Amino acid sequence: MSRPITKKGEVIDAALALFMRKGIKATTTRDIALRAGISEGTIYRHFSSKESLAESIFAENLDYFAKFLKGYLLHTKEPLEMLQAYIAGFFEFSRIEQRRYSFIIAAHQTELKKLSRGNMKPMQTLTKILRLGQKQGVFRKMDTKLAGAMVMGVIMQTIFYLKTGRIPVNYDAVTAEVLKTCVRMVEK
Amino acid sequence: MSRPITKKGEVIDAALALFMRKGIKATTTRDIALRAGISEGTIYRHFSSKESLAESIFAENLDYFAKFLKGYLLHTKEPLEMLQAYIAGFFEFSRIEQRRYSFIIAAHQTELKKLSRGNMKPMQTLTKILRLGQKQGVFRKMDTKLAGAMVMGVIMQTIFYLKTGRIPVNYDAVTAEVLKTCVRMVEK
Amino acid sequence: MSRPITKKGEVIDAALALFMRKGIKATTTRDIALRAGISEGTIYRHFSSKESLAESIFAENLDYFAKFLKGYLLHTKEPLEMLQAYIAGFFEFSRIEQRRYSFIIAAHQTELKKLSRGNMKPMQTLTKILRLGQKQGVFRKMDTKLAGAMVMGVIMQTIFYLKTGRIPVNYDAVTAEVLKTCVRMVEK
Amino acid sequence: MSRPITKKGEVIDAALALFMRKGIKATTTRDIALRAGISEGTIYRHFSSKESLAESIFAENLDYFAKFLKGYLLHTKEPLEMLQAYIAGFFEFSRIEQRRYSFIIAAHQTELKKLSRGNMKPMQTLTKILRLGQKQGVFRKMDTKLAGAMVMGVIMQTIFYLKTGRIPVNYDAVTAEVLKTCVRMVEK
DNA sequence: GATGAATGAGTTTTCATTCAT
DNA sequence: TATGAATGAAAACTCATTCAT
Repeated sequence: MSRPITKKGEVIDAALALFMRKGIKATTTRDIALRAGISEGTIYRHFSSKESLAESIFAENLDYFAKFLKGYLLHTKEPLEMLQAYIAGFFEFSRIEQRRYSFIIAAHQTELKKLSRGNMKPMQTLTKILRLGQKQGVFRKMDTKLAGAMVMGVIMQTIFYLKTGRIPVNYDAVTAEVLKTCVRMVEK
Repeated sequence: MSRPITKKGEVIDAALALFMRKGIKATTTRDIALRAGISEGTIYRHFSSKESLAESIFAENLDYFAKFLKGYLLHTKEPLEMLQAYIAGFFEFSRIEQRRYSFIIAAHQTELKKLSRGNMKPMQTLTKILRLGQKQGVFRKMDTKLAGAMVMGVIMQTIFYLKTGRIPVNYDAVTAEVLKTCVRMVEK
Repeated sequence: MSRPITKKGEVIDAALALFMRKGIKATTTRDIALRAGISEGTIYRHFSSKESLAESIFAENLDYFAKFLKGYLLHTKEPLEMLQAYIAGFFEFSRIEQRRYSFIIAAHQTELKKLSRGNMKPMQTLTKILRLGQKQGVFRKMDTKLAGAMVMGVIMQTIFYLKTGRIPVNYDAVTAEVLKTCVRMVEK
Repeated sequence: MSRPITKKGEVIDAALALFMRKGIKATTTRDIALRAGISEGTIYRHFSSKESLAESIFAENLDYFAKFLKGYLLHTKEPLEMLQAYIAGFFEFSRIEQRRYSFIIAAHQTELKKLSRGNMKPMQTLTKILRLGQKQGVFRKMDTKLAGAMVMGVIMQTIFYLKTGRIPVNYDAVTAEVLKTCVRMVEK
């Protein structure tokens, strides 16, 4: 059962690193080929275009991220507990999968707008948690989508400031503070 | 007091509209010239490069935004009042100056990273408000930069979801909810 | 009898300096205007095109050079004496009118080929001297045009090497040596 | 021993022909592509810029020229003999490699000044011959660089006048005369 | 005469994509 | 599958020249 040894993996790795650092538009196929140690033509053997490569990487990573989050929520029951696990998972992912995270965010917010029109899966997860909390009377009444947007904003902006060095890099302390704050936002 | 009649304004207007809609990279000088009703060469009479045009527009709009916010804070004294005015101003700006707002955010987050390394002025204003509130004992003790990041995240993400139609567009109701939530985040 | 105060002189001065340093092609009208402290349009008030400006400057300077050389030959009678005066004049001109000289040579050899198709006046003068010397039996028999080319080559190449620092800059010593050598070339 | 089939040769050939005829500045990449029967983009697959193409061609041709001259000096021993071979070689090269020669001279004197700051190899060869002749007491005492410049001037200016039709094109007769004259210049 | 903003044709350069090997 | 030279359409940018003021 020999796996076909292709260069697809190299293409993806190189593209991810470059897309994340410079953006999709600013990354050339030449850049990708150079970094992957392959020829430009090879990219087209595995992807029909640069854009489809980007979309593929985006989808794959978003999926990976969603699964990662699910893992964090696996043994939680209470909405509050779930929210805390969600936030912790988000921070953890951003920390140990920096490249993946950066790419997802950048692609989501600017470059692949069309793609990400449909709601991001992680956002849906968050909304579900909030809805559950409301039903159980743990969280206060409010538009769950709006609440989700706000919580997501707190998380993402904090990570952004962490990553760009605007606040001191101490993931544990920051996570704790964000947790506390988010609970304040939604609790009764 | 005759102003020199120049096409600089047309260039800036066209570029802003296009940068905001498609991003800086995806906007070509040809696009700009076409929309402005001028020739491509004219762009270079006023700006040394497309990038410098983008930087100039970014700086100008950030400045404009900062002044807009200052206007909102003019007659406020109490930190809580200031925070509310700040948030209201932010939402108001995003509503009545949609193009400017979108461009500032996009440029800030992805395209002009180098430029915006130094802290964004509006962020500094927010931090000041939070610090003041802490000193007066109105806000709880926390890292002001982190608190600023979180509040900013709530605001910006909410606007993002408003603009992309992910939550129903009702500025007043949304602003009110965001206000309430932010107060919860920082109050004692 | 008031002279009309125009900017023509500034244009010519600036153009000469730039043409000589960077060549005609590589000098832009913008360069000229900037250096002359005038506007680009002004150039076209005095010259119909950049090329005509160059031609005009070339003709004027060649003329100036020819007159300069004539002055050196004024009180000479003997061919040998004339040849020496010619060479001395050539070196002197290249020394005290560096810009003019450089421009004439550069334009002559490469950029204004069409213009300088007709024989350069200074070359004609040299040929005349050589012919006279032959007639009087002082110089050996040889094609005067060829002899002229060779003498001219010695002079110009030496000056080129002086100007580019390839041989130590000592005009008097070098001139003396060139004089001696040229006499050797043509004498019986 | 299969050579990679590339259009690099075509690019170089076309560029050389055009650079020589119109100068580097006046030759466009479009011209080159058209003449080479390739697309403009192809130029940039082999050279990073038009200027680097020119530099590369210049270096290559100068090298070729130097080797050509060396071939002429191969079986010479006496300085006088060497000088004669050198001059003969110079003329021969200018005759059978017209394009190469013209390009080398033009590039050297005006367009690639920066490049050719370091002494031209053929000039060094000439200086060596002169130095040797002085050591052996065959040539008179004089600054060898100056002497070299003068001899070079005779050669190059004569060729220039031949090429521009200012003196009748008869290479053999002209070469003979130049030889005789140069010997007169340097002998005791 | 002088200005300098505007032009537009032209220049160099880039880059996603194709294709023969 | 992989290559990498070649492509060509389009990009950013240049510049001599014009023209309304």
